[in-house]
Amino acid sequence: MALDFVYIEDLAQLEGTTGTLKGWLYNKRGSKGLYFLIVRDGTGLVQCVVNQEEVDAASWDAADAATQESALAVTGRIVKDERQVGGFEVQATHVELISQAEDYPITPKEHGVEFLMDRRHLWLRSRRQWAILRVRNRIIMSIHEFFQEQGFVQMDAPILTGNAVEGTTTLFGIDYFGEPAYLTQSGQLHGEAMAMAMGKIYTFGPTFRAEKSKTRRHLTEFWMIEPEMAFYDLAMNMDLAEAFLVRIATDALRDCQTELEVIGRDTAPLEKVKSPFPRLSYSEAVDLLRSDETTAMLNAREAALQDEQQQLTDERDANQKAYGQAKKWRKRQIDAREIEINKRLSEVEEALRNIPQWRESAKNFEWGSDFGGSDETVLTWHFDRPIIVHRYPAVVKAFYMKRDPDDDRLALGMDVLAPEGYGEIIGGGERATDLQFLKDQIAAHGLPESAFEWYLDLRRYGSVPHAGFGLGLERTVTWICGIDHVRETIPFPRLLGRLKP
RNA sequence: UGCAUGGUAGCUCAAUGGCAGAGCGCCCGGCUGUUAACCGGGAUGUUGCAGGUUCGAGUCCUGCCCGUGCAGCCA
Repeated sequence: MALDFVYIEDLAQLEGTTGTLKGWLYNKRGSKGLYFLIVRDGTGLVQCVVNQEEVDAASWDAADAATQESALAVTGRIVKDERQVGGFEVQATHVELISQAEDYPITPKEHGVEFLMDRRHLWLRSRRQWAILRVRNRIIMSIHEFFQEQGFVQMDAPILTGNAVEGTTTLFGIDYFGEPAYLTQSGQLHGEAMAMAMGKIYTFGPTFRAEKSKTRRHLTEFWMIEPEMAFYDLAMNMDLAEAFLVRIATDALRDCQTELEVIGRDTAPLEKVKSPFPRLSYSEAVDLLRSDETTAMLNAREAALQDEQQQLTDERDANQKAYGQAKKWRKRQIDAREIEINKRLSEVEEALRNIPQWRESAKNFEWGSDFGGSDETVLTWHFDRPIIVHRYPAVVKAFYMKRDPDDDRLALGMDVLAPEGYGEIIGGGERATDLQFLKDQIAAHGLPESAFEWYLDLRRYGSVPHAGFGLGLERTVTWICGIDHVRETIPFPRLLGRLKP
């Protein structure tokens, strides 16, 4: 197919030729007789130079009239210029205004979260969002490639279900022709059925949780990848999860250099995502949490934060003192810096408020409870790569988990915790195979056995050892991108109190 | 749901209980290589809502609404 225009990502192959770009105006600078149009087309950014002496009057008028996010077609010579974004520049010979944008609300300056979230449909055009969502795309491709190359069959679990797997409080209920139904919370039970048909499968679909959680880690609608493998035990499951994450990180580092740079991701921590991952049993993790080593580490972090707080406060005071005599450009610089300082200071203050509680929570952690968010964060601070925690107390895990044959109090579950405080991105384990054990567990969890008859059939007809896990896509993208909130990792996030746009 | 924190110009944010301000954006003018360009000028306000204290409230008090984060729960 021959296109009558070229894409910015292909400019390197087109150096020295003349081509037409079609895109939107990202930013504009100018002086007398000269405009610099920064154009985006979805594949990248490029600067187009419009010189009044080298274009016709209509082209000059078009460049003059173009406002932010106006649609443009720019024809010109493609030249290399290391100084420019993307390394190339287009010297325009013709400019056409395809459509003029009204006042675009998102300027190249800073905006608040609520303002941007209300305009998410436009925010997607910003460079940082472009980069994050391209990393998401790369990760999705890595996931499919990883499983497909190993003979896994992708199978979708239903989104409408009648099964309440872990209690109905976190399920979105709907009316299914007069019958109660729910939006799925996990495809796992159906995944098990499909694994008994195909051997190795993975699901890739949306899941819904009606948790009233307003945190940087929670969405009410998110995408989950759930592999399920017949004849896999817990150790094989952990090996697979580890290889899987190494693949995702390696691919992103190799293929998303530009995107990670735009986001400002320090890639050094990602370079360390290599096998083997540290593996701790739950009991070992509890010992580590309670240890003097953990207390010392938290003390050191606290001291570092206090130093930073002092430095920032000093800098702000010095700036305020200098403000009176400062030149205009310097005042502007100080204003911008003050906003940065205040933002960081409130983060530091928050952390300083939290650390004493975290230290107490870790020191007094009791064997038998589940880890809180802070405990997970504290654990991961001890390591430079993802860690796997396995063999949890059965009481804190789901009914379908297999018990540890060596210790009946334990379930053969495992979680993978991402480094840098990103926390749980994978949860899974080996599934119970015994029919009577499952019936007892369903009863013990207060679940209606009738709803699980089909699931119990899997144990009646050729029950085999099997295992699997679930990966939260958005949490994984958040970690790989090194950003602080899941809401930027999905095109249209669904959060508590947010259903639009 | 509990705790913390915030709501001031279109946006991001300042303002000891004492004349509501800056930068950006917008409009006008200048500038032939800018990098969130720069320089000069201009317009822009129901300080979230409702009460209260006070000579005087953006600031203090009470209630409500909305945002953000943390906890619980989880991927």
